[in-house]
Amino acid sequence: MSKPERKKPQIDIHEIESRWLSYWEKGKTYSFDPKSKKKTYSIDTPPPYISGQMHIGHAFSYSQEDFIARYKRMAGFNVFYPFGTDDNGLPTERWIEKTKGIKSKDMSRNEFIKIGLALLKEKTPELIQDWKNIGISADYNVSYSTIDDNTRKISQKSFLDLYASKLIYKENFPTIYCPECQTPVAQAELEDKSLSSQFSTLKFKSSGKNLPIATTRPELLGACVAVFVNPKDKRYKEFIGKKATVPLFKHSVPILADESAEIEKGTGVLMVCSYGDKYDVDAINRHKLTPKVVFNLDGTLNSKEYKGLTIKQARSKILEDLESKKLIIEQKPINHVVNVHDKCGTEIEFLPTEQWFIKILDKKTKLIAQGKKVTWHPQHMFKRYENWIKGLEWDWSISRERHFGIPIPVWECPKCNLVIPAKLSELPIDPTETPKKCSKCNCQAIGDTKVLDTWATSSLTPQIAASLIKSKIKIPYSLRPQGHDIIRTWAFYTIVKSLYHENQIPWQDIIVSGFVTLGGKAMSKSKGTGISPRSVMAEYGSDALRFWAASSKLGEDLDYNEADLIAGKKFITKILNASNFVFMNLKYQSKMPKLIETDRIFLSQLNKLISSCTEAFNEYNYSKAKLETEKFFWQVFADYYLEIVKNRVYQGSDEEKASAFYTLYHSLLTILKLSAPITPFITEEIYQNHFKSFESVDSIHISDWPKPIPIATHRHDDKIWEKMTEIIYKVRQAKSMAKQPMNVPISLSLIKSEQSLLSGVLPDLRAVTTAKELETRKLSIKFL
RNA sequence: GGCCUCAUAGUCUAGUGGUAAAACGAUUCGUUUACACCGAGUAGUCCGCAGUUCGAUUCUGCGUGGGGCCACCA
Repeated sequence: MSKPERKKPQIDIHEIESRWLSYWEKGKTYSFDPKSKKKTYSIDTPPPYISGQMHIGHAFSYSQEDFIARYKRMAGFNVFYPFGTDDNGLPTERWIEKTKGIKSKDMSRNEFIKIGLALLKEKTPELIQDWKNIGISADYNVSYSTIDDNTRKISQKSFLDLYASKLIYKENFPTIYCPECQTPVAQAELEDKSLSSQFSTLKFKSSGKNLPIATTRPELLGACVAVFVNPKDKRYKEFIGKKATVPLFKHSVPILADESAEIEKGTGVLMVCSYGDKYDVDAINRHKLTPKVVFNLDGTLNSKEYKGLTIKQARSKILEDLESKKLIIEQKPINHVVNVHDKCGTEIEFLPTEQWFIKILDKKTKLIAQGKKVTWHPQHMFKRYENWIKGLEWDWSISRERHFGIPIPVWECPKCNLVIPAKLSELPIDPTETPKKCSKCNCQAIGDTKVLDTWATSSLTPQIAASLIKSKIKIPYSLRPQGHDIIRTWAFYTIVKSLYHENQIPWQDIIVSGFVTLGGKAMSKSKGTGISPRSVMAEYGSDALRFWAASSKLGEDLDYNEADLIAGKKFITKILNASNFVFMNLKYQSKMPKLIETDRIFLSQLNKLISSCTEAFNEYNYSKAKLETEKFFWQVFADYYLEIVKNRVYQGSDEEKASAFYTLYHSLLTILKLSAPITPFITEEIYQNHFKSFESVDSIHISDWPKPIPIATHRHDDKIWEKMTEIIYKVRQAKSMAKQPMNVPISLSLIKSEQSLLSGVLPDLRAVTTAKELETRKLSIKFL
């Protein structure tokens, strides 16, 4: 006879999730309470670009910061967790253009920003829904866009303040320049790229002799202003002080001795051009040479018959011409690494333009010291910050020759060159739209056409978010969560700005999360290795996704494996079933009854878990907390305690039942609370269904973080628990080896000392092992 | 070339100066009044070499191999 099939409806996780999402939204569960007397815990949330969909890496890192936010909220803090969006960059500009079918350059900046803001207002709710759906418990009412009026005002004010305190200056100087985007860029926006190229040795002439010079950049020949040799290099001693003739271009340049010329490199002779690289910039300054710039700002050449050609075209044309005039001595293909602009991958140039800079080079030591005052998690991430500062060679170039962005709020008089900063009351302002007279000579001043580097604004997120609410959010914030890829930008620039504006560090702690990888390599949309969190959530649910995100420790990369999502899904099912069991027979009682020994000892184990999880969360070690809770729930609570207590729940005396009920209620509630930061949906579901009527707090997520349950403890508690579970384990093993069912009656033998150690828990032990007989001998199991 | 980081079961990850761990996967049983989205078992592992130590997977050094950052652009 087969048993009747028990058909249970599948758990509808999506229904559960959407139900609690709207409950939290309606109840404003996560809103910051300005009137609260609790201590504030403030988070400088990373504002995502919303021009694209959420990436699995976002889901990973935002989940991790949310674990902390949720823990702190339960631990009694008034959590300030704003949510901004970063809409002030190229990706957003392109997104607005594409969605609206317009071109930024066809209209005024203000007009474009206005259209953009309207579009953002319409689309943002839909786009940040992904963040809500994975359960990010930010206060979405405290929100900003990095292009909105308030932000523009704060960003422009920052510029004006720093200008007033002489930390910002304008200079015409060869700066890192992207010919594709036609704008200067900062050192932090450079990336390495390996390129194959021709390494050509060219015939320079001096006093009738050949002077061979190797180069990968023949297009710069026209810009050659000097030739360097090392004074110690015997081969070229005779040339020092003479002139060299540049092949093809035929102008003559001085041959100078310079220690920086490396004897071993190339031919030992090098040409100095304006400007091939940072070295050239230095060299030309050092020897006070007059630069000859051959590139236009649009990346074309301006000299001779090469006029109008792009750099690449000029390179091959010049090589052809050199070849036909037999001016190439040797040529070989090489691979070398060049700096490219991170946004477009174009090789950068050094071109002299007039730009705005924020002073940072003279503050390196101070900035390192500021970084040291922040507590970094993991600690070694500070090294990256420090190394970056040590390697800095340029002040922060903050002006961009782009159309969309926050305008630089100054005018300049074309006659007397007086710089007129905007007044604070005028902000936000576009100086190209508001005429201004020069205060000195009364002629029409010209509004600056440049915009600010987006980092110049996003480095102000603490100030921006704080401005959104009336009550004071102090700087330093408690926490900055972010990725390690933007330590040199976002973290660094934010530290710069708080130093200059507040003379403070921006936050006490910084947590740096790792990446999601695929086969050890970073995922990338362009390589088609991106995983959409939407599809993962559709299959496994948000809690499972978060459970997975909690499985590696802070700062570590996690290799994506779909199979790993199963663990979270199973956890959800299991805890739901366990809760059903607990409440199937439970009668609630508020007072602690006289506890049966097993229950008291089990609770002592639970107390240890509470302490260690609390400690782990305080150290941002959410993965340890999650692992221990999961382990306890599965291996202590479900596998052992529930099995033990079952017998009493079904067949116990009133006293035995009362003790079991109390213990079940509080241990399950504790496990739920410890899990709540990681899996907020299922824990809320169970809390609301079973606990709320007794607990009175509206949501588990604003309930108190568990404290150890006040019970008596005895010296041998741990030992008894260990021994008891060990015996149960051995009995199960014996039954399994003997291919016996678990409910087969046995005779259990224990030595006297074990029996006396276990005397308090013996009834439960006998029941769970189905030991009908107990003998006093060495541990053995006999089947009856 | 410099700096940082990692190396643990077939896979992905915890962890520890003294017996190495969870999950997935594999495999053997079982269906006991929460759970077949189940339960109970079994097998399987610390990159190599040297040092410190009574004892090293753990600490130190070197090597090898991944990952990252920076520099190198003649």
